[in-house]
Amino acid sequence: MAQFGADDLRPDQLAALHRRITGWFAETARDLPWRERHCSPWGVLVSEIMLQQTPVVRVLPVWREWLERWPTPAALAGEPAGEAVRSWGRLGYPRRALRLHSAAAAIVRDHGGSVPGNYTELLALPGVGSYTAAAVAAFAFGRRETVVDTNIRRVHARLVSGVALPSPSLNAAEMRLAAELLPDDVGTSVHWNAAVMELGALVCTARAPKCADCPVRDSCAWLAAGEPPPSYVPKGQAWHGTDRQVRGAVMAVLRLADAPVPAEMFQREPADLGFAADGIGVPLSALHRLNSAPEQLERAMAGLLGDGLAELHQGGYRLPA
DNA sequence: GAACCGTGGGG
DNA sequence: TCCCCAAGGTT
Repeated sequence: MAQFGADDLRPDQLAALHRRITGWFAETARDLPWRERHCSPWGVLVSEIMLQQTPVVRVLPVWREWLERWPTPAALAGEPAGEAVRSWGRLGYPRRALRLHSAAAAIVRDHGGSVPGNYTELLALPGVGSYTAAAVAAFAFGRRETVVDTNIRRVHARLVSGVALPSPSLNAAEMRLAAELLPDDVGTSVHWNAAVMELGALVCTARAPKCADCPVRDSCAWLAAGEPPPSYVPKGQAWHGTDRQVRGAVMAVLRLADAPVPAEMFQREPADLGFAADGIGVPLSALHRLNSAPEQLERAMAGLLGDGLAELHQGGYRLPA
């Protein structure tokens, strides 16, 4: 389909976008701990992993606990993976905790305990994909990188391409556009990446964008086009009755337990659970959420074991030691 | 490329 | 209440 690209912007127009959006950022950016000067690259890396698909407000308290407890990659790598999973709390997608633990070990093993500063080495770390590698290189090391996340994609889609939403999945055209929009100056490029991301998070939001507060509303191709609706309907993820729901309930129990949870406890009828909740530190309310078809529970447990999120020990399930 | 992987707050 | 979706990555 024919969309506008950076080719339609004159150099002076592009410079004006850079100036307005970074200026807006300088005035209104949130004070986030991983943005502070003294924050270590490790702190930035931890924040980026936690922020994958998880809102800032929920990440903040967990990030603080993590950095206090594990101020360096070596500190985390020196503890069992299960401790990372447990302290992940309810951030969701607990495989991220596992991968972050593996990444810490790789940093100790391959990089002398210091987070690497270039894109390629970052990309090789477990749980670090193209977005996170670029973000850490830019925000922790001041590199000029083409950072593309869901916020940046949405801002580009509206501001430049004139459509309500970016394509369902990141494509080469979007990467090219982002690269063309990136300021040449290294320092400015870092601010630009952070600023566009912040604009997407606070103003150019997915639902009900606050266009009245937008510093570049008079340059927005989507507004100029009369706010055309999305050309497709994003399909949501199923939840009720899925394996993921069961996995989540199981993990909630394992995080709370201070001893291996007997396998039979996952198979009892809810009314029948009182027998063994004592001694493992798990409230009945958590166990009641496990009420699901035996076949599905078995599938979920097998998945968790296969992912390394749980292990069998003395006839019970526990977080990995 | 599509499917899968958690969680909870806001509209 | 229900649905959307949030600084993605891996298979």
